[in-house]
Amino acid sequence: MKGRGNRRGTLKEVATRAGVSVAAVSKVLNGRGDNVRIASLTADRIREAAKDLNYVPNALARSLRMQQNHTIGLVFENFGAISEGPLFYVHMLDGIAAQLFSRGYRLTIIPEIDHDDPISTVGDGRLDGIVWCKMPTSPDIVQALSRSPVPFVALHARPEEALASTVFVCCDNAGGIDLAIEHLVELGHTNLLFVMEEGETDVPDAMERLEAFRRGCTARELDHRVTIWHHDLREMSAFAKSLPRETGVICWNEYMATEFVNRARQVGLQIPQQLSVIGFDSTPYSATTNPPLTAVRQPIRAMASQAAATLIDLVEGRPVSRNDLIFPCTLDVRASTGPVPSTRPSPSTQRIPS
Amino acid sequence: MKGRGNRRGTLKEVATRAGVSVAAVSKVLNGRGDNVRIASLTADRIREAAKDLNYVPNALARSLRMQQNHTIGLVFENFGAISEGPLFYVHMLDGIAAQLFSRGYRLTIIPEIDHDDPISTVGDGRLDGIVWCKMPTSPDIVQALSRSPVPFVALHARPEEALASTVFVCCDNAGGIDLAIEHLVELGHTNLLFVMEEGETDVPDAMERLEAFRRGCTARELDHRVTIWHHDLREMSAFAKSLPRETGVICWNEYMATEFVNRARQVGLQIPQQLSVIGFDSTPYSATTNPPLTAVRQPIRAMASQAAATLIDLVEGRPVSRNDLIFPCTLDVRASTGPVPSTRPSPSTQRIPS
DNA sequence: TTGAAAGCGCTAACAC
DNA sequence: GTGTTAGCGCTTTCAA
Repeated sequence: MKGRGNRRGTLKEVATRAGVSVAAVSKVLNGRGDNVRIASLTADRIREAAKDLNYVPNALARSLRMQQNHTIGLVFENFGAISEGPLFYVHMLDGIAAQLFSRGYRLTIIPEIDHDDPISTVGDGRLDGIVWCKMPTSPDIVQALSRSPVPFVALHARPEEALASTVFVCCDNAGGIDLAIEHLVELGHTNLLFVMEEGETDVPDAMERLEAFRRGCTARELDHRVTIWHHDLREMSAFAKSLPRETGVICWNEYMATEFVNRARQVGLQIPQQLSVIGFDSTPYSATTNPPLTAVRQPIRAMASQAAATLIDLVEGRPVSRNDLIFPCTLDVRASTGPVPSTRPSPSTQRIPS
Repeated sequence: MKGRGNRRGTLKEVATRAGVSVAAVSKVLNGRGDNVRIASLTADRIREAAKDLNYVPNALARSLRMQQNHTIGLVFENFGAISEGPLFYVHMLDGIAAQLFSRGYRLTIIPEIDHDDPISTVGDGRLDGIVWCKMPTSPDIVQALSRSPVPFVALHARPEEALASTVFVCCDNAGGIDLAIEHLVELGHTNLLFVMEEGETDVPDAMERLEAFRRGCTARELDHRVTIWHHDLREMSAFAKSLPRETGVICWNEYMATEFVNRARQVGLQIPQQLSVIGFDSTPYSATTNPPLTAVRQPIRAMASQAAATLIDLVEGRPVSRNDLIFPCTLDVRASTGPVPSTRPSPSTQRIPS
């Protein structure tokens, strides 16, 4: 409907109708306080003309001139499929949106970004700053971002290499994993398994959790193992049949944990009687499994909100004191964890069937 | 970080470096096929200069010139609190986003729109079209929209008054309610209650459902009643104590229905033994109640997708054949509905008429 | 095949 | 107090 005929009025038209110059109109209609030195009579005339003409200032022109658009981009490659994933992302979205809106910024969703040249996607003037969740941390990207004209905030763990121009907001992954291990230890478990998804091995949060698991188990002299499964958990039945020595399982995220619990029960594993399971990211979604999932909770909403707030600081030229912000986790104990089984299943009841 | 020092290169700079005019650069770098009549040697030189300068075309300038921005606005006043509501909205978001992105449009979220003057919020040139969910249908708004420079698509039932300039996408509310009534009737229920939230009485979908309920019950000669409760369902305990004659309940939406089921059980009502409950909008969320909720399902994702597709048609100047699109509903029978109780509670336990 | 120039609608420095 | 004017970075006739 390009030629809908309902063109909006422009500054110049208003000026003509009010019999003044465009500068006067600009000052009255859009000017910042101190610049406005216009006779109130003229001002009234201008406002009236504007109303008559249904004048709406063109934000594009203004942004082009002012070099800022009051809108923040969210690089969010899961979009289009959030409803299929964990509620985690919905909470994140909410936290970012709420902060942005209350500060007068708009939010635009960037479904994909060119990883080889991120700037070309977001450096076109429409965005004042970017929140990037699950930003990969390859040296190339780190490099590219350092010469970005717009500031970035990443919503995940900070990688090794220093990178002063980007701010990282994340939870204390290591602390969260420690909470989980400690809980299991208190229940008597001494042999733990960490399960991760394939394809997540370059996600910084995932790796942090994995490392923390290893460290935490080693420090407590626990038997432990790390395993990487397919997204569909096709390894589950073999796992169940193998009657693993591990009695406690920590899954790298909520979604995987809920799936794990459901699948485990399908193949006859009793939870928590035979196996205790803990997830990471505790949202209401976690509690819908049967039994409800014990999970590490990260304060995602606060984190998202902080990420947005920090980005606005950067955009508006206020210096930020730290370029990584780490939030502590807590543990929501529900029913997927319990005391370690006192007796191991007798060998006779083991697999055989099939 | 306005003066970050990482300014991007401009067309003119590229032109200078390549020793050609800006027109040539524009043609090579951003021109549409047929205009490009440039010697390939020059073209190469230009491309090289662009790369050297890290040139990224300024989308603001281009949009200002082209009068379109390839971005669609979503008026979504629930934003910032989606995670607290039903999954319905998340699915909607997904459907819209997926469609938009696949067609090369961006999505920006509009947290609130001035109901007295919607155009001023969205008519500033940044948005090529608007999806408005839960758009009120007061004559004023209808009127305002008719002279909008950007096309609108509303994601809900079409109101009475014709309004050629706006397209409405919704589900067949009446058909859905009929499905629910029919299901209840088959189970033997003859006395039905429709529960709605206060504050939703001007939501077109809600009203359509209410009317359909009345019509459907009347046509089948069923006893029926409509009631409006507070959002927190504080009326529940009085309702339970009153030992209502109704044995079947239809709630106007999913969220309310899930809450209804939970509260009902808290105050001692057995579901479905004493009361059958049906919700509207069946998402995975519906199934998490205990017992799982029987609910009308609307094909929300398809609807959202269609809304976006239609809007793009409008934006790109293709005529649309119909200005209301209605999708049929289905019924997901789960466990919150069952046969009508064979024995009514004895009169002695009732609290006498009044 | 290439370039000059006129704007898209707005802001702000500077003149009067 | 108010007007003139030079851009912001881009596209697109039109002329060369």
